[in-house]
Parts: sequence; C-alpha cells; structure tokens
Amino acid sequence: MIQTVSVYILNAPKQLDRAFDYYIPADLSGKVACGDIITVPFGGGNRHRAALVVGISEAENTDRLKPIISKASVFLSEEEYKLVFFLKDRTFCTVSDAVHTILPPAVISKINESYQITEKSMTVETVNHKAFLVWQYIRDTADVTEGMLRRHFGTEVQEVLSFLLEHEFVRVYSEVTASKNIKNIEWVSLSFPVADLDAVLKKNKIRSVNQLEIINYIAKKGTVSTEELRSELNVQPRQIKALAERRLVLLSKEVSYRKPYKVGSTQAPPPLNDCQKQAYDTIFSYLNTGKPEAVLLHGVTGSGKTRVIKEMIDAVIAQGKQIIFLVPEIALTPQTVAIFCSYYHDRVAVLHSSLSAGEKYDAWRRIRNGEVDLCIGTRSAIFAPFSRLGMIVMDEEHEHTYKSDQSPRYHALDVARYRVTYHNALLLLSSATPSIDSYYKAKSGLYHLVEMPERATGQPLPETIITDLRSDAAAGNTSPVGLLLQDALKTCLSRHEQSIFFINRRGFHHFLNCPSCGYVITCPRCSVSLTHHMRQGKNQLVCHYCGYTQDIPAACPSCGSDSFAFIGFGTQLVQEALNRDFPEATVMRMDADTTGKKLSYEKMLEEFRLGEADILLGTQMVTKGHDFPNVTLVGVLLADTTLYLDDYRANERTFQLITQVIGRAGRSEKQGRAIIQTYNPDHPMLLLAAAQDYVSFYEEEIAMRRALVFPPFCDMVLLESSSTDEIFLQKIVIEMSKQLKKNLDGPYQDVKVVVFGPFEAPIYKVNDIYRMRFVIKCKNNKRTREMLRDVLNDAIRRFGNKASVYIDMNPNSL
DNA sequence: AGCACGCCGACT
DNA sequence: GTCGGCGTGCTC
Repeated sequence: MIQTVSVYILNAPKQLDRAFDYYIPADLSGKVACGDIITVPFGGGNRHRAALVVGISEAENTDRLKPIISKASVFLSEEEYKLVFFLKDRTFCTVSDAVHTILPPAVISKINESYQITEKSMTVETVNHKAFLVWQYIRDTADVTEGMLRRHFGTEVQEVLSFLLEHEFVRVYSEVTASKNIKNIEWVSLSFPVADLDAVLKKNKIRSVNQLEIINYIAKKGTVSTEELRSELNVQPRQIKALAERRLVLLSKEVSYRKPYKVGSTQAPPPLNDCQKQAYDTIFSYLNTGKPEAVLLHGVTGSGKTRVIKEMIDAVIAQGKQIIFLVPEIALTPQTVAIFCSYYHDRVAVLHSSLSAGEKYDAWRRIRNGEVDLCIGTRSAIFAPFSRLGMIVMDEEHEHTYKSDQSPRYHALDVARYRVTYHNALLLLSSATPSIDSYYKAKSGLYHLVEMPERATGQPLPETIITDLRSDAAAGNTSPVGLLLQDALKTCLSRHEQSIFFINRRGFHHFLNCPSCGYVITCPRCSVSLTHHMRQGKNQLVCHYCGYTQDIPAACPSCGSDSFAFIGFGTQLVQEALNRDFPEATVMRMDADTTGKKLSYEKMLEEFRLGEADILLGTQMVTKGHDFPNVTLVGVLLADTTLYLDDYRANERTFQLITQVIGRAGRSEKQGRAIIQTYNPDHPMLLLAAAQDYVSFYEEEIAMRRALVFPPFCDMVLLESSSTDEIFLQKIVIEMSKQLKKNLDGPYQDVKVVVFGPFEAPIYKVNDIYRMRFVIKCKNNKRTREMLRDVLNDAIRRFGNKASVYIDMNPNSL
C-alpha cells in the first residue's frame, strides 16, 4: 500500500478549486498531514505549485497519480485548517483565497525551491547526455531554481528533472522565502569603558574627524545600531567595520522584528468611574464561563468604552489568555493604537493592511510564537494565530470596514464568532451606535447587552439644532455654510474654541434631488431611492434591488419645479466659502485628496488636536473616535446625502454617521453644540439622530426591516458575473437564471428565496468589463448555500474561462 | 491560469 | 511539406 494525499492547488483559478490526488514517495511517507503546505507537479508542464493537504489515504495502485515533491515548513494549525473550510462554505471563496487570507502573504508568496545533487555519482555513460548536462549545471551552480533550469534548457527540462529526482541524482530543497525577510540589527558598542575614552583615543592615535565623531557618539549614547549611525552621522558601513577591525568597537547581531509603531510614554489610566466599573463587572462575569459568550457594549460617545476595554484586556492577560482587538481602520484610530502600545509594550503586535509583507510576517511570527498577548489590527487581524485566545474585541462594531469586499468576502464578525466558539472565549462588541443586526441579536438574548448611558465627564451630550437649508435659500444665502452655522462659528472662533465641519459626500452614485423642495424619487417596488445612471448616453433612474428603470421626469413630481439637479458640494468648495467669509480662521481640510501619504491622517489629526487650526473640514474620516478636547462646535453641512441612499441601510448609516460626528463636540468640560443642515428638517431619522436617541431609532428601524423583510429578518445575496464580451455575458445570465429556476423548482424546492434580476450592475461597465447581477433575498443557511454554490459552480464550470462569477453574502453595498 | 493538442493559412 | 496562428479542453 502506498500513501496518497488529496490537495488543493494554491494560486489556482476558480475552475481548479477541487481536490487532486498524488502519491507520497517513500522518503516523505508518514511525514505529511492535513493542513500541511506541500509542492506538487501540476498540469501538462508539470510546473511545481504550492498546495494544501486536505486528506491522507492509501492506495494499491498509484499508476495514475504523480508523486508530491516536497513539504514546506509552514503548515496550518487545526483551527486555521478548519477556518479555511468555514470561509469556503460561508463566503463561496476558493481554498486558495482562504489560505492566503489566513496566512500572511510572505509565508506562501513563493515556495522557494532549489535543486542540489546528491551523493550518488553520475557519469555520462550511465544516463543520457541531456540528463548529464542538467546534472552538471545543478552541481556547478548555487541555488538552482526551476525557473533557472527552464531558462537554460527549455520547458522539457521537467522530464529530465523528474528522472533525476526519481533516481535520486538530485534532491529538492524547499523553504519559504519569508525566512529571508528576517532583518538583522547590528549593534555597535565601545570595546572599552567610557572612562578610558581619552586614553584609548590617544593610544590608538585616532585623528580622523569621522572616526572621532563616531566614537564620541557611541560613548555618549551607549549601544547604538549601525542604522542609527548611518542616518545620524552619515557613516558608511565600512567605516564602522574599520573601527571594529581595530578592536575599538564591538559589533553584535540580533534578529529584530520590525516594529512600525513607536511606543509612547505610559500614563496610568484614570480609575474606573461607577458606570464603567459596573459595565466592567458585568462583562467580566462572562469571562471563563467554559462556553463562548458575546457581549454588546453600547455606550454613548465619550462614555469611556475604551477604558472598560483596557480593564478587560488586563483581566484576560492576567488569566494567561490572549486578545485580538479589532479597530475599523488603523489610520483613523492612531490614539487608541498608541495608547495600547504604550500599555503593553513588546507584548503587543499591530497588524493592518499598509504594513509591508515583511512587517506582517514579523508580527504574525511573534504572535504564533506566543511572544504577544494582544494583537491590535484591522479586519484581517481576526486571523491572528493565537493558541490561547481569551477575548476578541471589535471596536466600533457597526463599521462597514469589517466586511471584506474582495474574495474571501468574509465579515470579521462571523470569523470572530467562529473563533470564540473554538476557544470558548469572549466576544466583546463595542459601539455608540451598534448595527441594527447586533442590537437585534442583543435584544433577542443572543448577545449580553451592557449599556453605558452617560458621558464619563458627566457632561451632557451636545445641544443639537436642525436647520432648514430651504429657508437659507429663501433668504438668499448661497454659501454651503448656512446662516445659523455661520453665527455659531463666529461665537466659537471668538472663544478660541475649535470646530469640525462634516460633509457627507459619498461614493459615485447619486440620487436625484429636487433643489427647491428636496423631493427624492424612490422605487415603487422597493422603497429605496433610485440612482442616476448614464445608459446608452441617456440619463435614467434605476433601482439597485429590482432593476426598475425610469426616465428622469421633466418636472419635480412633488412641487412641479422644472430643474432637477445633483446636490452635494465638495470639501474644496466649502473651504473656499469659509476662507472668504472667515478670513481670520485657519481651515484644515481632510479628505482623500489631502491625505494621500501614509501617516498623514495621524499628523493632521494631531496638529488639529494641538490647536493648529480652528476648523477641521472633511468627510467620513473626521467622524471617527478621536478625542479633541477643545472642539465645541460640530457642523453637518448636508445631512441628506445618505438619507436616500439606494440601500436598505440608508437610515442606519445616516443615524450612525450623525451621532458619531455630533459626539465629537464637547468631550471635555466645555458644553458642545451641533448644527445639522438639511433639506428635510422633519425627517424622523434626523430628529432621532439629533436627540441621540438610539433606542427609538432602533425600534423604528427594526419595525421597518421586519415589515419589508430586510436583514436581520433575511439575508441579501449578490450574485454577479462579469465579462468583456457583452453578448456572451447576456447569454451567461440567461443560463444562470435557468439554472436558478431549475434548482428552485427541483432539488431545492425547500429553499425559500426571492430572486431579483438579472439586471445591470450600478456601474454597468468598468474598464471595459460588463457586469450583470442577481440580488437574492434568502435565509443564509446550509441548504441555501448549497443551492447557491450549485448555481455558482455550474456557471464557473461552463463559463469560467471567459467570465468571472462570484457571490457576496450580505455585501456592503448593492 | 498554463499548457498541450489540433486544425487551417503563408512560407522554404 | 512545415512553421505557427490561437480556439478548445484538461489539469490528479
């Protein structure tokens, strides 16, 4: 009997996402297990590919199988291995995509293989001439890779190579490239006591200014890195080497982990107040219950949720367990990250998308080696390879950045739930404005609900005023800053206090809004607003859910005005208006245009905190959890833009956004004020947001969702296909439509769904690729996923090489 | 995705 | 006759 393996090929296209069998040659027999990463010959050219082992068995006849080549040193832990199939099942991704998300990119980016000759001797006579040439080449060249051999001998070298490997004239070494990414730090120190400095200098007759400078620098600072000498004194490495050769300095090497976050000074946190203590005690009681637990911590802005979380982290660490702390976006939460880094020093790792591959790998390795207690990071940090996970925290739980919109299209919350179940750990969700879904789960007892209704400082929430832009228009004010807001700004400036102006500009799709009455056209079938599209050079209004299309009416159906326009003004326009009307005020503009560079968000926010500008003007990013003690005025320049989004979550998003931005005002001892400008001053959602009345908002929203059957009472599936060939694409979606119908009438009769489409995607053509969609309302359960997977696989099998098809379960936008 | 196999047009 | 175009179909 010969051992065989089932594997999934990594970096393979969707069509190849299935198991392939190989046999294990004698030298690897018994050494391969599920979750291992191995290399195998694949395809006509037998090119070496990385693969994940998913099964081990035995066979008598292995004639039809190829042998595996080697085993890499990386492998998936049991939990990671299970997560691969969890992701595949839930998000309809390939095994390859899942593996790449769970392991850092450096680990499997390249399976680095090199060939070496063995002890077995070879002469021209024993083999054919070509084999001998290849063997010679491998013997005489260092680190021979497959690519090098291909370049030298052509693709047919594979045959020869197989022969050489089989007869053990040659063996293969495989190692992950990431190991080469380990950065060594070279430390330099004096070889003699500092007290002897003058004597040593005299004795060694050092006169070179450069060398004196180096030695004095080291004498002053103690041990320094060569890197520091290079940047501070502009020293060449060879100069240091020269000193080392003269035995004046000592060099030592040390493997270093790149640490992109500087550790600030540690300040003891303030003691918990009563409300915080109570919240902490409740959450603590769910720790170590022997089963998985989930808590939704709902606290108003400024209630000190982060303070409670810090205390929980301490408690978990004290029990010898580890913590994942997810934040929506590192760049937007620099304060949080810095504070936690300063508390936990080298026991913390930071993981996020703008780290280099090497930095990610370092952090990952430290976590896996158990050198870290706390991992702070964005979405992908949910996969941090802790083996003793005690708690997962998701800060600003409602943020959409927790959902990936690229394969695997997972939600960090789903992975978090999976992981806390695996570890019997605690899931702690925190938000001032929880997602409707989470609050519903908390209300139905699935999560424990912990409320923090008051601000830590005891300050009341900001006084909020809604102003009607139509009366501004009537009064002849053309500035995007309304009269009331102008007044408030004057007062604010005269007191030398700061203000934040928020522009709710979102995405590229816009709804159509009547400038005189504010009327918005909605879909007669879906109660969402229609979206403007250019279709065949024609302006049209389209519903993203059901595909309903109509022409733009010549006059407003509500007030009869004949000029429809797209509202929304850019940050630039507002800045100009502010500069004109308030020349004495400094305006800091923060949007995608002004924050291109890596850490420029942080810099700007820090500068604003220090009072270098009077007004911070920006989009979404100014609403996030920053703490600006001197801000007393918040202006929402136009609240309407998310009110009528073509999405069932429009209300939810508006409420969250407005509540968050209002929460920026009056966080210290000064009372804050917020002014919301709108064309819809009576819109219930705005009134609730202004009152910061989350519970009423929730009650209204959940009633609406229940009545219209939207999540959490169902799930939304986006089934999209795209192709450069428009005609072919039409054919595909018709076939998919048939397949859906066939499934739902036949083997999947028990699956309850409502299918909309096919219709064109909101942006029908991108980069010459046409896109068609189905939107499916369903219940996300095993049977539904089976049905969907069948439709997806069928389409991939039939059309996969000319079109791409994917499913997104509960996507961020439809 | 690669890569081979295969079946027709322009070249020695 | 054969070199090479890229359409089709398979990959353990």
